[in-house]
Amino acid sequence: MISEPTRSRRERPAKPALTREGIVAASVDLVRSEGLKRVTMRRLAEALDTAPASLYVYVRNTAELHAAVLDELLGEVDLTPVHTTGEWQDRLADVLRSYMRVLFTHPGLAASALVARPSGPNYLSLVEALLELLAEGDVPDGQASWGIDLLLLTATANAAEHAVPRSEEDWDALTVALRAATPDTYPRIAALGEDLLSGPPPARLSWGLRMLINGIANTPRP
Amino acid sequence: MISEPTRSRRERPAKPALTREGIVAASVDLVRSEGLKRVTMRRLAEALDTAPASLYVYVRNTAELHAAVLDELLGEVDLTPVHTTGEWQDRLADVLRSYMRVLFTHPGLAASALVARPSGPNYLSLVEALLELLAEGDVPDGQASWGIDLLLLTATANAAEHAVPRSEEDWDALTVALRAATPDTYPRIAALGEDLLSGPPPARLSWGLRMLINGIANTPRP
DNA sequence: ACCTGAACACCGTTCAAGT
DNA sequence: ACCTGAACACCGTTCAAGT
Repeated sequence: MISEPTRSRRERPAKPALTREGIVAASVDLVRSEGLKRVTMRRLAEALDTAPASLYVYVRNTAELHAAVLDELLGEVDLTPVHTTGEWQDRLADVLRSYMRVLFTHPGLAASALVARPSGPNYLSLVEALLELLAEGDVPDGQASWGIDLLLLTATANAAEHAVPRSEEDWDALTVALRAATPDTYPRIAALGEDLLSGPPPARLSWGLRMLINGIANTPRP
Repeated sequence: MISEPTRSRRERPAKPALTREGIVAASVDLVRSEGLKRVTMRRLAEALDTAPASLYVYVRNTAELHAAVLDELLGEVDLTPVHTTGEWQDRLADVLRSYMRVLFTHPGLAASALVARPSGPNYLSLVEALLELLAEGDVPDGQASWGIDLLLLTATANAAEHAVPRSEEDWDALTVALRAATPDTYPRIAALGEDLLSGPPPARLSWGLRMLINGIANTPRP
C-alpha cells in the first residue's frame, strides 16, 4: 500500500520555511508557555520541527536568541505615562515599574538582559520615553545621557533579584546573619537593626526610583 | 602479586574527608584556575576525587555553591578606605570600586551574586564598611538602610554588565541602532546623539557612584 | 545556501544500594 | 550518616554529508 503524502501534508500544514522572524516568534511563544529556561536550541528546534544545528544559520548562539526574545517582549512596556499629566518624576517611575513588570513575569529574562543588552526598536522606544520625561524635568542633557544607563541598569538588576523567588532558607540566612551581628564587630549593622530589612517592597522601590531620579537631576557632570 | 595499598596511600596522600569547608575551598581554587563556568558539581567532584552525588550532603545545589564561593572571595575587597582621611564620598566610592574589581576578575560571579545574594561574614563586613562611611557623612539612618541595598545592587549589576566582554558586533548593534535613530521617531535620542555613548568608562562610573551617594543622602524617606 | 544526522563534550539531580 | 554507581533527563555547538 502506497502512502499518501499529499493528504498527510494537508492534515498537518507544510513545515514553514525557517526565518529569523519565525525563530524569534517561536521563542516568544516558548518563553510564555514554558519559561526562559526552556528556550533552548534543542527545545526550540523540536517546536519548529527541525534540527538544532539548523538554527545556527539564523542565530549566532543562545545568548543572542535570548536577547532577541527580550527585544520582542519589551513591546509590552506601557509608555503612555509619557503623555499624561502629573509630576514627571512619578510618570518616569511608572514607566520603569512597567518595564520591571515585564522582566518580572518571565523569570531569568532580567538576568539575561544584564549580559546581552537589547538594541531593538522596543528598547529604543523605552530609552526615548525616559529621555523625554527627563527633558520635561529640565534635567541637563549630559546628566540624562549618563543617567539613563544607570536607571535601566538598576531597574533590571532589581527585577533580576526579585524574579527568582528567594527560598525561605536563603532569606532566613541573611536575616539571621544581620540579627546576629553584634555591636562590637558590626556596630552600624547592629545600630540599624531591623530597619535594614524593613519596609514594604513597593515603598522601598518607590523610594529607590525617586532617589535615582534625584541623583541624576542634581549631580553635575565633571 | 598483591597490590600495596599502604605504599600507594603514602605516595598520594589519603583522600581527605569531605567537609563543607573543603568543598568551598576546592571551589575557590577552581574558580581561580578555570573560572566560574567550570565550578560544576561534576567538575568539583572530580577535583575532590569523589562522586557528584556525594556533594549534595553538604551543598543544596549549584546556586548555593556559587554563593558560598562569592562569600569567600569577598574577603579580597579592600576596606581600608573606611579609616583613611579624605572626603567620605570618595572613600565610599573606593570601597565600591574594590568590590566591583573582585566581581570583575571572575566573570559570571556578578551575575550569580544578583540571584543568590551572599550573607557570609565578608559580605557583612562590606555592608558595615559602607554604613560607617554613610554615618560619617551624616546620612540619616533610614536612608542609609534602604540605600545600601541599592548601592550594592547597582555596583553588582554594573560589574555583571562589564564582566562579560561585549563582542564587537554586539556593541556595534547598539551603536548603530542609536546612530540610526531619526529625529522624527526618536527625537531625544537623536538630540543627545553621541553623548549617550560618550565618556571614558571610569569617568562614567565615578559620576554614577557620586550620583547614587547624592541621591541616598538627599532623598528623605516617606 | 540551507538542512540534517550524528557526534563530542559536557550538565544537575535523584535514588537504590552499599559501607 | 555518608558515599557510590548508575541512571534520567537534559544541554550547546560543530561538522561532514547530503539536497
